[in-house]
Amino acid sequence: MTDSTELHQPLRRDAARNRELIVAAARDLFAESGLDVPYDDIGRRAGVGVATVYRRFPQRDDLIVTLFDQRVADLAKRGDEALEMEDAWTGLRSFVEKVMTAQAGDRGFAQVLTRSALYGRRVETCAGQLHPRLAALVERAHQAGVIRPDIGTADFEMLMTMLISMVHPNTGLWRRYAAVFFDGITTDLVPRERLPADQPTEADLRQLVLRWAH
Amino acid sequence: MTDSTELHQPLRRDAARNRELIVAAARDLFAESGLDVPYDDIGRRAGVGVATVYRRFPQRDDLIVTLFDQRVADLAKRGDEALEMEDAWTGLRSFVEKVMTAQAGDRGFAQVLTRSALYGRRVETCAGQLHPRLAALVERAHQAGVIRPDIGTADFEMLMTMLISMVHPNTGLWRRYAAVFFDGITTDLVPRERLPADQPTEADLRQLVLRWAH
DNA sequence: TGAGAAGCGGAGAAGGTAGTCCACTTTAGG
DNA sequence: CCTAAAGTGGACTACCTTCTCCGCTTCTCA
Repeated sequence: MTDSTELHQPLRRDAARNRELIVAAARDLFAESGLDVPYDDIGRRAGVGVATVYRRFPQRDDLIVTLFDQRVADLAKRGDEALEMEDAWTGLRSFVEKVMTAQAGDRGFAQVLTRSALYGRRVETCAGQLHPRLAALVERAHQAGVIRPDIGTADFEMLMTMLISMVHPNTGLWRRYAAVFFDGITTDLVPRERLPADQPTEADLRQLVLRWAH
Repeated sequence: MTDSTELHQPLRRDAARNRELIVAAARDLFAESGLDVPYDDIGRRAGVGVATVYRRFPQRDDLIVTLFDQRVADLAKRGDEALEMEDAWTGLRSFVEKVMTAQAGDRGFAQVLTRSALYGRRVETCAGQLHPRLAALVERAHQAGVIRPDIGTADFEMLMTMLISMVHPNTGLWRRYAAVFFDGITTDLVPRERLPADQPTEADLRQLVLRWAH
């Protein structure tokens, strides 16, 4: 449906099956290790040769867009839902929460949203679907007077990018800093939050560094 | 003086000269490209063979500690000076400013401070010199009641680590988000800051992504 | 059922980095 | 000045990743 390949040439049945195996393998590997996993690894996990992976997805974009376009679209829908909420602040907060949670569970997805420029125009376009939703939510928050006027949409993107580096499957640490930064951008109309999660320990810090190391 | 090599074996004069060439080359390359530059590149820039670089600095730590120990010590001194300031808030703020500025101008230095765990115990020890100063500054800020009680030293380390990803030689963007964070961690005793620097543009965002890409 | 097209995968070339080896050069010091 | 020790650097091995080539297999459809 989102896949133009099928329109051009109906794949032979075995080839179609292999394609699905590749997509599934890439989904797992991207989630675990990010978008830069070697094609060899993808082929091995899928049980096909490298050449087959290259034949089906000559550019890494092809694979990335195939895998993540739907997920970004889902998030965009969450953005639309957030716009339906009565409270502008809650809506914005909820959208950020959704976007961050999605990234927290999938390293590849986090890279799609924060470093799309590295993977070509098509990936940028894909990730860009979220932009208008965020812009609308920020605009509405401004009109409600709940965020300081000098903070814009791009600032939110930056702040979320920063938060990503605090994401780790075992801790909710990123929520703690999300709370700090939300406290930093509100007006006095919004009461301060209590900080979620405990202060990080030495071990937390180490884990994070190792996780984000190449 | 900080260099134990000279105590063990006085290097032959030509070897000592080469050693300095290597250190100088590594200083430049680390600053430009981070701590992971190939040894081949260091040798080439220094005008010596790779083998010479390996002979003098068999472990990358050796090179890193040689280069950065003094710089960390200097920063630690800035921390002591910050503790001398009358105002607890100004002192803490000034120290963070100093640490961030040092990292902004040198990618390698930023890695030493934020990812020391990747480069071995000796680098960790080196970077750890800053910890007690930060702890003292934070403690004093708590006593003065200028930062919220649930924020600790480790939080500052995390916040600075996040800010690093916003550092770019051409923009003062990181100061903008430093201001947001500081607004998020103060008590009401401290008045809000006006945000420095403009909102980031699309181009700023791209530049940052490309800068931090491997 | 048997071409012919479509698909397959291992091998291998190309390009990059870590780290070592050893024949050669330079220095120190008697 | 001459020699022994110290130092040198390029070539080399090992390893990893990307991407292609081509002989072989599998499917499709008449």
